[in-house]
Amino acid sequence: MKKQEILFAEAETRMCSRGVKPTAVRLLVFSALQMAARPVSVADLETCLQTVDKSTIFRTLTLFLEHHLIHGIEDGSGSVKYELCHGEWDCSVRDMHLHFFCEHCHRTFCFKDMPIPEVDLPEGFAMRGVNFVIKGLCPDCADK
Amino acid sequence: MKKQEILFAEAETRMCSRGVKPTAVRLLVFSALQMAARPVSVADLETCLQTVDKSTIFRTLTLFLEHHLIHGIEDGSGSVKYELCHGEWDCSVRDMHLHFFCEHCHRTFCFKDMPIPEVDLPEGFAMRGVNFVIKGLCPDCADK
DNA sequence: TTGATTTTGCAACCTGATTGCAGAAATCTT
DNA sequence: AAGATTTCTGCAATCAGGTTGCAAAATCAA
Repeated sequence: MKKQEILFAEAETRMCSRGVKPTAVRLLVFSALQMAARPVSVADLETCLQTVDKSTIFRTLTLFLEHHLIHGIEDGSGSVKYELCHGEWDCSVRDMHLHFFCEHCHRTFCFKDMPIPEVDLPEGFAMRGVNFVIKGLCPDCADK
Repeated sequence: MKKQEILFAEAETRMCSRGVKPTAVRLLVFSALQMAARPVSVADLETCLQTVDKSTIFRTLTLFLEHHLIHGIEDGSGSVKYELCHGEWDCSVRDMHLHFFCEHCHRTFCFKDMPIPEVDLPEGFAMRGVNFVIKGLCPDCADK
C-alpha cells in the first residue's frame, strides 16, 4: 500500500469516527494537513491543492473544526493556521501544545512536546480553548 | 487638579520618557487607554474619540507599540486589542499577563495578577514577545 | 430513474488593517 | 517675524483574509 493510500485510509477512519462524511475534497484537505510539517493557512492549502476552491477549503476547515478534527492557531500573522488534532477524543487544552511564530520568516513552529501550562482561572470563568503563541526569531533567522 | 489633567500629565511624562512627542491627539489616545477597563480595538477608540480619524489612531498605536508604551493582544476576535504597558522599562514578557476572551459577549478581560508562565524554548529560538489568550465563557455569559 | 439533499466552485461582499497624498500644524532658520 | 522645512493628521483609496449567496454538480434515497 502506498503512502498516499495509507494517509487516505487514516483520514477516512478519523473523519467517520467524528461523523464527517469523507468526500474526495475532504480527503485531499485532510491529507494535506497530515503531510504538513507545520500549521498551514487557507492560502497555503490553496497553493498545494490547486484544484480546490478557497471557499471549499474554508468550509471544509470550518467543518473539521466543529468536529474537533483540527484546531486553529492565531499566530498574529493575519491568517489563521490549522493543524490536525492528535488527541484521541477531543481538542481539549490537554491535547494542545505551544507554537512559535518567527517574526522574520513568518513560519509557525509546533513545539509538540510542550503542553500548554495549566492555569487557574478566577471564579466563574469557563475555559473552552486556548491560544498560546511565542513570538521571536527562529534559529534560521536568529542573526538577522 | 482634575482627573483628566492628572491623566494627561502622566501620559505626557510617559511619552517623553520613551521619546514620543506628546501631541494633542496622542494625549487623547493615551488617556483613552488609561481609562479603559479592558483592552481596546481601533474601532473602540474610534467610537470614543469621535474627532480623531481611524488612520491617525492606527498610526498612533503603531508608534506607541514601537516605543513600548503599549502592547497588542490578538484575542482571535479579528481585531487586535491594545493596552498600556505598565512595566517600568519595556514590554517584556515579565510585564505581561493572561487575557481571557469571552466567546459569547466578545469582551477581552485582563488577568493582571496572572503572569505568563515561563517557558524553556528549544536551542536557537529567541523569544521577543508572547500572546497567551484563554477562550471560553465569562461569568456573565456562563449560563448561555 | 426521479426527486431531495449535500457538496462544491465562482463571484461578490465584508471588515479590519494599511497606505498615498495633500493640507494643517509645529519646528527651525535666518 | 517671515519663509522654509519637517512632522502630524484627515480623507479616500487600497489590500488581504474571511465569509456568504447562489447555482451547478455530485451524492443519496425511494
